[in-house]
Amino acid sequence: MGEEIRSLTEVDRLLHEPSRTVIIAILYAVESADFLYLQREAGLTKGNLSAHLSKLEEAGYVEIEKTYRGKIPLTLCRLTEAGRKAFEDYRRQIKNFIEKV
Amino acid sequence: MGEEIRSLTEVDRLLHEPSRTVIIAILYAVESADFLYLQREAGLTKGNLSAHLSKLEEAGYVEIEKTYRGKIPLTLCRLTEAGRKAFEDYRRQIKNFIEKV
DNA sequence: GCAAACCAGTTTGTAATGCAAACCGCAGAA
DNA sequence: TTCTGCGGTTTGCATTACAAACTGGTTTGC
Repeated sequence: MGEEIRSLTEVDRLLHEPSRTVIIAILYAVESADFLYLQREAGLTKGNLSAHLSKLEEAGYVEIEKTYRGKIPLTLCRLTEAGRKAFEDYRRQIKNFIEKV
Repeated sequence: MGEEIRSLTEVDRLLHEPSRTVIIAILYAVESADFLYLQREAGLTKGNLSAHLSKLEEAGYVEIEKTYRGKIPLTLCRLTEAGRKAFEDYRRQIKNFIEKV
């Protein structure tokens, strides 16, 4: 029993932050989203979304492509393979914990 | 879909910290545990366990009874009704998220 | 033409956090 | 006495998450 419970302390802290879990979960579903879509869908302020995306990019979990829609800046985000795998791992760990307790 | 995902940002941050989740999960199972048992079982240092317990106590999630076993100090911890309910709520939210994504 | 408002984000300021290391009081041994 | 645990608590610090202020550029109103 103990082992199973303690294992929770090893979850990926980057993904264990609810705002980021939500961002990643959205990206996991759609495969590509622009900044504003992500903001609406995740219910975050621009500032916080920006900060969280930077961290996720730094970790290699998301790719950010800065482009334009006409003359307006457009920021496109997608999960990398590493991000995809990290999320699946995270999900499995959490699920395992929930079930075993 | 969106609602279900966003809801994760409303989880109880106190319980969403892995160390504390583990502490509470243990207390949920045993109904009463002393400091050192908890420390071993949760795999925490004394310092961190002490700090986390203080927070949980402050939140009204655990009761801490300081007594003695002979002449040695003994700190007994148990979940309050509020703590029990909070953990059940937390668990339900997490489970719901995991399932819906 | 040019200021004001707006858009899509980024940077900054700050209070709160989690962790490790240092510390504390007490009991028993030497 | 002094020393060595034992059972915790407090302190120091680097990291954080969030909100508010800011930026670079575009469109609108006059």
